[in-house]
Amino acid sequence: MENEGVRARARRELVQRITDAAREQLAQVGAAGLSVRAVTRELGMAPSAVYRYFPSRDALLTALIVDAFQGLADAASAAEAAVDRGDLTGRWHAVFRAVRAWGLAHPHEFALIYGSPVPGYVAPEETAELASRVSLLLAQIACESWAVQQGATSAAGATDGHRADLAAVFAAETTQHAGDLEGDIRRLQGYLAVARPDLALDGMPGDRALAVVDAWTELIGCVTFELFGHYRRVIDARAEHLTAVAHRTAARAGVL
Amino acid sequence: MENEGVRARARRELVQRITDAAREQLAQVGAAGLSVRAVTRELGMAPSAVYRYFPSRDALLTALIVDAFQGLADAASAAEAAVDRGDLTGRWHAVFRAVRAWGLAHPHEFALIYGSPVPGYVAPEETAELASRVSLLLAQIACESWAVQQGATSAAGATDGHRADLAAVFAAETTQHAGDLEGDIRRLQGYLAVARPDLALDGMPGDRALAVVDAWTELIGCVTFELFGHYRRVIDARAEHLTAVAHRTAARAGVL
DNA sequence: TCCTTGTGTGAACAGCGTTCTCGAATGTGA
DNA sequence: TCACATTCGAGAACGCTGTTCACACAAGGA
Repeated sequence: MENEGVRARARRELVQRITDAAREQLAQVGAAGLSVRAVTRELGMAPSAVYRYFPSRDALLTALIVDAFQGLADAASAAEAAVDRGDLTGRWHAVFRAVRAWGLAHPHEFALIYGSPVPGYVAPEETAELASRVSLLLAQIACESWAVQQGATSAAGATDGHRADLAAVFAAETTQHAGDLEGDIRRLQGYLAVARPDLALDGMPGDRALAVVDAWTELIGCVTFELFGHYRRVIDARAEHLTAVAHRTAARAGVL
Repeated sequence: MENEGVRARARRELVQRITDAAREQLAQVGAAGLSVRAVTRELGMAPSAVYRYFPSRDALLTALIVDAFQGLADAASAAEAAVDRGDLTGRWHAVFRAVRAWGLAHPHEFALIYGSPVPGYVAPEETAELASRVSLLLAQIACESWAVQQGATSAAGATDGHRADLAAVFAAETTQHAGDLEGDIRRLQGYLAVARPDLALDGMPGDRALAVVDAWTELIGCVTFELFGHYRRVIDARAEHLTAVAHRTAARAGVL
């Protein structure tokens, strides 16, 4: 037992050392330039040795992808958790800022998960859960907002008139095509109910779930465009721009 | 003269044959798997011969990037041009549909221009103009909408009340952070004035230009997410979803 | 006609991912 | 403790890659 434990631990540690060295090299030369041989050189081992732990270079890349999803989600979660629970828009903005900051700090890892998919890579099931953690964070904030608003209107009718109007207008706009998307909306709601049974999303309008998906798309799109150079000579004040995007998407998702 | 013309023509034709073969292989195996040797094999020439025409593999990829930008912009332009000039929302939607259709038809080329940037590639100046053609198309529609609305309100005060309210709400929402982005907005307006001096954009609110950039970001973001698999088990009705996005972004850009 | 220039070839080099074989080390059951 | 099984690392090898170089040949201009 303990012997097996020793073996397993040695193995786990070596896997860790390999992925660490690989991640370091990834940060320097990017996914395209990542070389198994260079990693083994760094570790002072034979190139063939790594095949005891990863069946192929793509598998090593997959491990880095999983790590990157984890890192991004952890960064977003930590930033969001540091905000006062009642400050719903503050939490929303914190997620946006954290995702951008992580992308700027780890551009190659960001490109690995949101850039061109690596050819041999088909997302394993475990990745799907990790990949959705950021959007689930946004969904949670939207759900809590909805719950708060439900409680407020039922308790006292004195809500902010302008805000309410705004939400109504947004809802009218976004539900215009909701008929075509009813299937997806139901799927999203069902998915939310399974993934986060702790959230009280009963009765939350489906278009808010859709607004969360769109907000997530726009968030990643903005950071991707900034990192990949598409905003060069177009948007200069990137942080301020993302703040504006966060504000707008929050409003549509009912995070007021 | 004509002799030189013969040489130059032969050279141009061979460059064309090389890029064609490369594009064909790109469509099959993607950018990562594109091999200079395979291209030369296809053409029945020595691997070293291609270096008379492209200094490196990255240069060949750059040529494909330029071609891809061209192809995408051409597809969007053609689709937009086929819509009745007065149907501004129809033209906006046509651009969205065409970009998505082109992406689905040429996924690897789309990944080449909007996926992870190839390491050795720094966008040459000529690319910048090509890259912005799609967003300029959207900008043009927004400008024409503004011009039409200006004419309508000055001619007769009888505009659609609901639409006007909606635009006002959107404007109020999006200008909330416009102060921070004033510099970028002015740059965008100046860029527009230079790139498309034919457009009468005098007095068009700056946040509409910003809305165009955001619409472009969201369009590419949606297509990217679909192509790269991030919408798997999230959004199923992709066409309908993009239609909804087009509708929403058009409204914010004042294309009503 | 000569000479420069452009073009294609084939060999070569270094590097890559991957496979295979072969000792050596390690863990396991008697 | 001994024998067996499993795991591990090393090293050589294969076929592939991008790229360079020297050389032969054709074309264009003087």
